[in-house]
Amino acid sequence: MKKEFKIKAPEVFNLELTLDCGQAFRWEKDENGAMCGVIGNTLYKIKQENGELSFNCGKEEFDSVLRDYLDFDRDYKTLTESFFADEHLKAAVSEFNGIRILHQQPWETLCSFIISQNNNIPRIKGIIKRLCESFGDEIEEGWYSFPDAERLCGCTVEDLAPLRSGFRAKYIIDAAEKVASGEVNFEKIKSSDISFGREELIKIKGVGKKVAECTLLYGFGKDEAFPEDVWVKRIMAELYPDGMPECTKGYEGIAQQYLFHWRRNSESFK
DNA sequence: AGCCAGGACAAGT
DNA sequence: ACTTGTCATGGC
Repeated sequence: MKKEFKIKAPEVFNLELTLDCGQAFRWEKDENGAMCGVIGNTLYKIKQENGELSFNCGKEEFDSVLRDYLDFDRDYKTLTESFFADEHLKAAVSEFNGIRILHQQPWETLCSFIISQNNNIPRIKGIIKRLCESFGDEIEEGWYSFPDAERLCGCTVEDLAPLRSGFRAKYIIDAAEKVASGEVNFEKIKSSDISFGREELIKIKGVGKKVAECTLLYGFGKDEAFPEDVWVKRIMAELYPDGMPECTKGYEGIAQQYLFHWRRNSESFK
């Protein structure tokens, strides 16, 4: 008998949208409609149906891993309603209700967003998939862990050639070396103010402001981190020439996720 | 076929 | 301090 745990879904929660809105790159939907992905060394299958969430694990594992990963205990209803003070955010949130910010593992987040630079999402997913298949461990048939920094810091650019990551290969290696050696200290980034993380992460070659902000938001849970990619820059130029509205203060990163997805996908921009 | 992609870097003003 | 060309690769 396979393990299963069910729980009532929060009122504001869209699993599929959250796992496929450009913050994580490895989740796939299977033939039963369950979202499947690897966290650490475990394959998780999550399904949202009729206001309920089901997981292929026990309650203890849900509490120790997925509760935090899915940002389960944050009150998104109250938070997003506070965004309604701004008309554009109200439109974005209303159209794509239920997007949440994931709390992913820092190294995977950093590495993934290094790969993301000047790249498109389908191709980012392909490179990351090849990275895991080439250097991760096969934890179940066809499913691989994300290779840790220690595993990658011994690699050369030629070793990474099968990924077809282009000029980013050397950046991945520099990140692996600085993280594995502790020159970039994840524990200290985690426990420090966001300004420390901003300075620390850009010591890595290939990590600029945008990649650093993504890592701080999705990997270190810094809600105020504000990644400005080409889409968010468009939004800022078009709708917020004087900066983000006051109602997002302290949660700019979360507001950013709605704006990013809205600007890319809404029919109202086509 | 050509433009663009969840950018960063180096060289040039 | 700001602007511009360049970097691999391939999706659309």
